[in-house]
Amino acid sequence: MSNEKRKLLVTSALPYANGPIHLGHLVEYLQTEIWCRFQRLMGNTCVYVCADDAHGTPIMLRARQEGLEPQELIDEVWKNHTRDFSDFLIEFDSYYTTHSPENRKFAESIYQELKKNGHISKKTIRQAYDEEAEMFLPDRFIKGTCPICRAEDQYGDACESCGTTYTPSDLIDPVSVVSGKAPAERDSEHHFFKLADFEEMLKEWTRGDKMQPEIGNKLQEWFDAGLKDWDISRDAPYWGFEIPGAQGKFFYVWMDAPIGYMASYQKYCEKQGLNFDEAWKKDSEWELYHFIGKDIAYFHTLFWPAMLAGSGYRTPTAVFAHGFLTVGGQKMSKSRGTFIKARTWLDHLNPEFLRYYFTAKLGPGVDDINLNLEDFVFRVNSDLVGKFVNIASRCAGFLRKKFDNTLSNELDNPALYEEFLEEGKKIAACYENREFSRAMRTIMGLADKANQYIDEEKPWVLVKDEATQDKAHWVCSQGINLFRVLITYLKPVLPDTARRSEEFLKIAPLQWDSVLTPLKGHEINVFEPLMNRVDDSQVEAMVEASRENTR
RNA sequence: CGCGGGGUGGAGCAGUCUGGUAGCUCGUUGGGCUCAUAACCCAAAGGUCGGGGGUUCGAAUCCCCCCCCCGCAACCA
Repeated sequence: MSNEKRKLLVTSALPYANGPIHLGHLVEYLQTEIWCRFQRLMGNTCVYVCADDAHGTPIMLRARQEGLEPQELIDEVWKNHTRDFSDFLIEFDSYYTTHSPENRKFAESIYQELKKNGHISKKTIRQAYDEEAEMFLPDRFIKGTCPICRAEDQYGDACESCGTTYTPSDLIDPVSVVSGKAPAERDSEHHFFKLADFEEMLKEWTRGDKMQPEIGNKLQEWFDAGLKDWDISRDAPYWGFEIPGAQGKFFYVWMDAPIGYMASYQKYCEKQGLNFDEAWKKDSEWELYHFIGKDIAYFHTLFWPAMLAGSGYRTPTAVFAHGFLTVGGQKMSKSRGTFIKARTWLDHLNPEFLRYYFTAKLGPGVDDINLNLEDFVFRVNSDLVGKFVNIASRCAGFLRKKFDNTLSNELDNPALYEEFLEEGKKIAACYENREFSRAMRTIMGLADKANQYIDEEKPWVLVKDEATQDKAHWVCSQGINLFRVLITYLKPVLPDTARRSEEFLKIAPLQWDSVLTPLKGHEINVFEPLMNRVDDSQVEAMVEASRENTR
């Protein structure tokens, strides 16, 4: 890694503004923001932006159903989302909404730029129409019986039972989800983005280090099938931005959603007095990273870079996809109490414990990660309390009782300290490459070493004999210094514990390089427990609450 | 049906690219310590690496077939 300080703009995918944040969402926000915290700890400039994805048919219908204006619904959801994130110690530099004046401006200008450059076409298509609700119906808003396997209650685009794909008109007894009536069909003129104009650029782009190879492999399918025009318009009634010069036509939610990254950053720039173009112009020196779920890879790796390229902006440096969350090895389920909302977790359990648990399981790939609640309890208690905090806990008592809470002027074992620093280089590389689980394993290996060291030196014996008092002082001071190194390595994951550890140690906020110099002859505060163990009953209460509040 | 990813002791994972007697943590069992939040240290038991076939002196690792799980399939987002 070079000493040159980097400038990074990082995003997480926009959560949809029709429901609360749940544990599945948090995999992504935690992965992203821990990566950002690491970058800042290294001294890099790292701006983390996100927003609510506030447009589309489901939000329009949901608002209608609840007797609200869409604006009222998305305002309410925005408040809940930001509170949940904040309580999970997820700090955005900007958390905005796609229903903003900035986003309208960018969506319109990008559209017009694409149009000017000949990348927009118009075509009339035939589409399902609900005559009672007076609206066109997306495939997902039509249900019926699968024509192949006869499974009932299937969506209009594919059968979940047999996996067949078809169009809504193939369904047996199709009905509109909105009105319950059989849908009719109508013609409508739509605006399309000519994705194929960017085939060469995208083929080039999807190779190399822009994304994980497994995502690149998947994208090959799109090229093999031939890139088609992408329908970016929707007919009124639609909750979104009206297309300039096309009355009754609105931008499809997936057109303006990624543009929301730009709008959110624009908002940040206004607040901070920064120059937006510096990060977004073609050939910008800023690095731009998108963290996303594996389900939306093609939006971010095909449509989005093509839109950017076609309208004169820079393209992303890389797109990082992660897997999904399972609970107990299965998809989250409301009836099993495993559909866990962020708020429900916060009502019962420490957010840092989830931060640690996810981090301990996240790798650089797209594999799903599994939350096993039994494993969770053992894991956080053993790693965080038993191994890590224990190091400070077992040394602090001697320092307080015998040595005026002041660290010795010498380390007992400089070689061991040096070894911790050496491992830090590997840990930093793991964070950088999103090999979080490997980083945590390495850190806990060091915690084991620290405990073994204290066990071998036996300060509780040394302290009893006048002749070995100094040695006891050095050993305990060494222990506290090793603890200080470890909390530095854990700081991206456990920001609150890090803050309290800094108070305990009476030191300024730690940076990654702070630990190059050990603390010597330094007074510390009286040790207070930094974390409390989780109890099974808390987890049970949380699961029970999840069952109840989803009924 | 197609495409991509995955299946490793009871649990959670590493190892697979670059074949060479299966490794880590938790849990369990036995011992030790008593400074520490019943924390910590030492040791042991426990796996035919989803199934079958093949290549090889040798396969978790390479090839083929099958089963199961997750995702995608351009109008849910």
